[in-house]
Amino acid sequence: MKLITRDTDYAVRALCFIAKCEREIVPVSELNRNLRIPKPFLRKILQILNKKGMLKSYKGKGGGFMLAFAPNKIFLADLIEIFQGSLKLNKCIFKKRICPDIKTCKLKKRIDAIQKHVISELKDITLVSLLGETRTYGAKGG
Amino acid sequence: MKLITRDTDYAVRALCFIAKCEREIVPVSELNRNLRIPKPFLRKILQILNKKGMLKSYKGKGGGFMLAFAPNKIFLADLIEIFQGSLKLNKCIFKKRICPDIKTCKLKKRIDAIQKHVISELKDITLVSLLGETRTYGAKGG
DNA sequence: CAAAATGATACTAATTTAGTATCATTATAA
DNA sequence: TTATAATGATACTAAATTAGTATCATTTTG
Ligand code: SF4
Ligand code: SF4
Repeated sequence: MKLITRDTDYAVRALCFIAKCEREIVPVSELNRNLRIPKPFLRKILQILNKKGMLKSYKGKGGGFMLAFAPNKIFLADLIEIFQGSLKLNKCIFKKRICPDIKTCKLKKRIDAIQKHVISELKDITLVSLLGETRTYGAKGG
Repeated sequence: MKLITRDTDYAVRALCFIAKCEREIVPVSELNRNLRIPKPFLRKILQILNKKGMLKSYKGKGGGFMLAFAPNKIFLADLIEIFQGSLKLNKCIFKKRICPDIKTCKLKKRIDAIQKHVISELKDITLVSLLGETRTYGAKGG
């Protein structure tokens, strides 16, 4: 019963760090020095974010990743969708077959109602609203 | 991002069936004939519900399971807890260590707020509210 | 005592989540 | 022009969770 997986959590941290960085373009190595996230995993995550258009990337020396949008235009709902697929609290699928009760099931209806609320909340959470004071782990400067 | 696992879904179906059954005491074999749930799995689920006090069980010929409470006293929140553990949308634990940001993290705060709503909804969903017209699959009578 | 039920428990299989490893490509700067 | 520091692409492995089986023991009824 978890709302966000580790990918999403890491993505939020990385995006927050980039948002607050003095430099616009931040390489993975710097994120790795400051956040507690394994570097290859971080790279994978950022590459996905880049492919999905949430980041812009620059190759070569001096390169790195940059936010594609202002932090108030980046929503948690989108990050969750990217890493965890569609925002559903119940798929109602068993061994690739849709549950035959899906039309009438009251349980599904109740879950759908909850889901509606959850989604609307998630669509309301922007990156800015998550910034706070980021911890920097073991790095020299602040 | 799923609110209920299969155990919970099956448990709801089984409890609903028992609730609507003419006979108070229902054996697994009958549930298995009417619901689309593999028998050994069903047995495991009912045994757990019994251990947790949601069902009463009767051994021997003519035995089976019976609801321990009236259907309006059985809550989805409790079933989820039984099969999926505590009602949390985010554990904030990595490799058995609590995330160092847990006190200040804004993401956590937002998720906690959503969680609060979800839990209160789940505590409001009773078995009666889920009864509806149960489908009976391939059984003779309705 | 046979049959029909649950109790207890251990095991296996499938799926999802988490994370690595490698090699290719690109851009910068000495 | 070449070393270096970066990303791109992709395939792989490991760990954890979820889903489901299998077996044997015990109990109750007839
Ligand atoms: S029983 Fe209801 S909730 Fe469960 S899978 Fe079918 S439709 Fe969805
Ligand atoms: S970063 Fe925030 S949400 Fe993620 S684990 Fe730490 S406290 Fe929880």
